[in-house]
Amino acid sequence: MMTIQQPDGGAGTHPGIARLALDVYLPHLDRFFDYSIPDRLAQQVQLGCRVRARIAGRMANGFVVGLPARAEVDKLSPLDRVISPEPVLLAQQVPLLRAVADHYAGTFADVMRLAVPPRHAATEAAEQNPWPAPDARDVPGGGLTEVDDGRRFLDAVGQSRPVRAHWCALPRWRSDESGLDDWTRGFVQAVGAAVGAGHGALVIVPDVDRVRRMRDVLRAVLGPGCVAELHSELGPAARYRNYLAVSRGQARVLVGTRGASYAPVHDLGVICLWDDGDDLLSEPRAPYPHARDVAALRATQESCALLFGSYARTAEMQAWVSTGWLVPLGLAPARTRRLAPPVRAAVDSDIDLQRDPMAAAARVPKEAFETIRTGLLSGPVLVQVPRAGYLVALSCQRCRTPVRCPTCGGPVGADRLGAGQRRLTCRWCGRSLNNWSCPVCGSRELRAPVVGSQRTAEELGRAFPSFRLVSSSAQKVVDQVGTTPALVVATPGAEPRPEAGYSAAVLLDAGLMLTRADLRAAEESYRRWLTVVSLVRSGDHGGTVSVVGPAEERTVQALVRLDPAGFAERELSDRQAAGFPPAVRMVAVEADEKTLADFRSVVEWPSDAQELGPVPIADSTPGSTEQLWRLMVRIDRTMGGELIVAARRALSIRSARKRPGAVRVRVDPIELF
DNA sequence: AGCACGCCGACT
DNA sequence: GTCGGCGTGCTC
Repeated sequence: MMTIQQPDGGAGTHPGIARLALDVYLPHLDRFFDYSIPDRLAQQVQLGCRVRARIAGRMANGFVVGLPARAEVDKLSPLDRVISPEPVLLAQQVPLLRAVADHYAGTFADVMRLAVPPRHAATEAAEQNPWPAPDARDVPGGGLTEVDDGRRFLDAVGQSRPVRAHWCALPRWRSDESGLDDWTRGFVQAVGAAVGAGHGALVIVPDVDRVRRMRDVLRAVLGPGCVAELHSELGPAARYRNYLAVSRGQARVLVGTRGASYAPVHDLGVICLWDDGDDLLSEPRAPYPHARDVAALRATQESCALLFGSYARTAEMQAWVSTGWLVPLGLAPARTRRLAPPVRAAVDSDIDLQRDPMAAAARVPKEAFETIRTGLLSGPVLVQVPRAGYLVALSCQRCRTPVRCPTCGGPVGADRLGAGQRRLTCRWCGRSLNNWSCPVCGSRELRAPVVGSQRTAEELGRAFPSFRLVSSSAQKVVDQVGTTPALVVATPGAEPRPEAGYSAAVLLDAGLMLTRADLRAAEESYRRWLTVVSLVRSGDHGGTVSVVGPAEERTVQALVRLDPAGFAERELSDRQAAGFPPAVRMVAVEADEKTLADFRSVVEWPSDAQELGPVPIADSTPGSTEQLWRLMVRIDRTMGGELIVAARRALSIRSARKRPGAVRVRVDPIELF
């Protein structure tokens, strides 16, 4: 190796160099910058510490990501100050933040802001509480030990092997005194295996409620006080305190919401992520990363085990399973059916024909009515009704097939032209559809969207006047119900947790849920339904579930069969055929009309990319007056990287040229409509 | 030739 | 937002 003579500074000391990641959100300045370290700061500068420096004509905060021997350029500006010597952006996080930024066509600074919580000086100065080391003594049974290959997976985690799996958890209420969900058992088993091998562990869940539940289970098993939590409801001090416990290597087990995916748990043995289909795991701030992808990137980079778990399986998980990147864990449907509550389909078109006047008055098929009546004899009964007021997709009147654009396969909406006239246009490419006819059954009639489940709930309450009626929805969520019989009506996601499981559940208006205006409507409905099933006692403890809707529909069928893997396979192959994510990589570009035109004049998409639109869209950000337009671009998944690089390059060029107007780029947007 | 000014691009 | 490099064009 060649030795390069460094110019000697005369006194024999060289000014140190600090390589910084700065809070600069301009895409064309998305890289590290070197600064000289003035003598007065030399003692404080640490790798990973928070600093301030002048860049691009203003001061910016940032972190030290390197202390190189030589700078990339000759003339260096000096660091302005060291905000704190505490290392908070650790070396292991740097490639992760870079990879996430690159995957989402975003900047390092954008992701850095999501990863490191704001500093809380008093907390940093305070004496650190002792964090006992975790001790996996009494790991509960059930969970992963009950499914095929589950034990092998746990053994591999215990041997520090970077195994990866998707686990379909058993959807039923576990009727033992512990009250633990099956999935929390499986997760604590995986964490226990990693901890037993001397590693740290990270558990990501969609919301704070589940953070607390998972935290309590982990503490009960691994010892009190050894588990840290990270989520937005903590407040600045607790949030920073817990982050420091992790970054200082004190807390070895962390459970948190999506932001915790980046937390610098030392020597990770396993990452567990629950319910990737929950849209709370998708970050609403730029560059809109999904915790599922962050976890996947991180597990690869840090060579740790990865466990995804959910009741239903998303098409994204299925795509990874189908390539062998993830091992599928679970039970064959026949075995699941023996352990879970039985699910039966009741057809809602029979309502008007039925004899039972009470059932008819409540607008519920007789079988579902009987499910409720019988269930109320032994405990609370859950009735899930679709949320009122969501957009309904246009579908065929006869066979309910959703209307899709014949050119690009995108979703179709109806624009009112006045005088009762309406025009069908594609929401992606903007083309008008003339003389639509259903490609499946040939019908020319469109289904008129109907809503009105809330009324059904009220009528149900009147049909069972002697029972307590509990109503839970997004406006007023009821957390828990007891063991006494009660009729519990809830919208998806607002189901109260039963103390000892529901004795029965009824899923109303399945057809309505399936026609929601989103290409993921079937997958999302299936996920919501299995969540309800998971709250119901198993068949041998008297639990039953009725789904009211089109019994022949394949999502309803997959529910009756309790076959999430089979459903996911079908869903993925449908998306492959239709050209939807995850079979393709999709990029949505949103801006006002002029800005979007400017972006398009700059961007050079790969030749295989297909541009759809632009089309005007309803503005989701309140307060803005400008009409937003959206361009969709898609490409085969294998060329997804080139698509993202092209978008990213265009953003850089626009920011370097100081072009006015904001452009929002989303890679694989979570809502597809 | 030498300097002032202004534009444009880079920003350590 | 600010700085500096470079080209233009004016002046000595």
